[in-house]
Amino acid sequence: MNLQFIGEDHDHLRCIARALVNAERVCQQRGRRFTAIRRRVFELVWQQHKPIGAYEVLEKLQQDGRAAPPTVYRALDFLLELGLVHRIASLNAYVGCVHPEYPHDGQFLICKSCKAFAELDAPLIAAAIEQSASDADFEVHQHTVEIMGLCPRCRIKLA
Amino acid sequence: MNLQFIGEDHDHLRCIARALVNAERVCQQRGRRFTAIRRRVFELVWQQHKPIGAYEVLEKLQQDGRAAPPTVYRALDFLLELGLVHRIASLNAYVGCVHPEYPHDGQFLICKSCKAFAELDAPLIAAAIEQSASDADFEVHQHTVEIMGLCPRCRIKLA
DNA sequence: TTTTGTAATGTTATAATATAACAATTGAAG
DNA sequence: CTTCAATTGTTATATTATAACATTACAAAA
Repeated sequence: MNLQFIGEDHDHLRCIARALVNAERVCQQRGRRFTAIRRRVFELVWQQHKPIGAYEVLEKLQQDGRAAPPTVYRALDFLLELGLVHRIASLNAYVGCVHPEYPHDGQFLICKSCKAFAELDAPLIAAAIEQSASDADFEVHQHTVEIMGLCPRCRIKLA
Repeated sequence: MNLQFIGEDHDHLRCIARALVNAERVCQQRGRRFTAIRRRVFELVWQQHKPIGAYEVLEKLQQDGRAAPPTVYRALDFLLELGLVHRIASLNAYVGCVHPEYPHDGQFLICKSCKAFAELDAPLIAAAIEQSASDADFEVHQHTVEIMGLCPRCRIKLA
C-alpha cells in the first residue's frame, strides 16, 4: 500500500509543491509542454484531496478569466495521458496521481462521507485481477477499481 | 469464476428466458412488481450480451410506442436496486446480472474489440480488496471493478 | 530573424447522459 | 366501490463531454 488517508498534520501546500515538481519532471522527460493552463488545472485538481468534477475545475478557472469546457477537458486529457491525474469513472471526477513516475492504473478508496480518497497501488488486487482474467483466458489492458465506503476518520466520527 | 465468455453454441433465447424467470422470482420474493415496462427494459438489456446505454434502450423502447428518458432511467434504477442489472460506470452502460439471487457487486471483464462482457464473482478479487482496504482501516461498502482488454476469441482473431 | 509548421488554445455550437417536478393513471387492499 | 400508494407520462432542464473550425504561440529550420 502506498498512500494512507491524510491526517490532520498533512502539509498540503508542500504536497502540492511536490506534485508540481513531479509533473514538471514527467513532462520534461516525455518532451511535452507543461503550459500555464495545464499547470493551473493540475493545481486545481490537487487543491483538494478529493475528486473534483470537470465543471468544478472550469468554475475555478473562470475566476482567472474566461474559459470554456474544451479548455478544461483538453488539459485533463493531457494530464490523464501522462498519468498525472486519474479519472474516477463512478464519480465523473478527477484526482491527482500520487506517484506519476510511470503511467499506471490505480485503485481508489473513496469515503462516502467526507469524499476524501486514497490511491492504492496494491499488487494483491492487481494480481487477483490478473489471475481471474487469465482463468477466463482474457488479456487485461486496463482496470478500474473504485472502492466506496468510510475512511478511518469518518468511521470513528459516525460510530 | 462464474461465467465464461459465451461461445458460438450459446442459445441466447434460452439464456434470456432463464433470466426472465429469475427476475420474476426475485421480484415476487421482494414483493415488487415486474411491470410491462420493467420487463421490456430488462429484455432489451439482455438482448445483447454487451453493455447497452440508456439512450440505446430508449430508442428500442420507442419502436413500441412513445417513451421518454425518465421511463428508461426509472426502469433501470428499479432493476439496479433489485440487482437484476449492473451499471458499468466506465461505459455509462448497463448489463444483465447473471446471478441475481442476492444483490452484490460484480467484477466485469469487457472486450474492447467486440464489447462482449463476462461477469465474475471472484472471491480472490473481493478478498484482495477487503485486505487492502482493511490495511488502510477503510470500511468497504461497495466496489466497482471493470477490467478492459481482449476476450479469448478476439485475442485469437487479432493475433 | 524571419519563416514555417506543429502544437496549443479560443470560441461556438451541440451531443450524450441523467434528473427534477408535477400531472395522470393504475392496481391492490380495505 | 373507494382510497392510497406506486407507477408511468410529460415537459423541461441539469450535467458531462465533444465536434468543428478559427486563432495564437512556440520552437526549429532556413
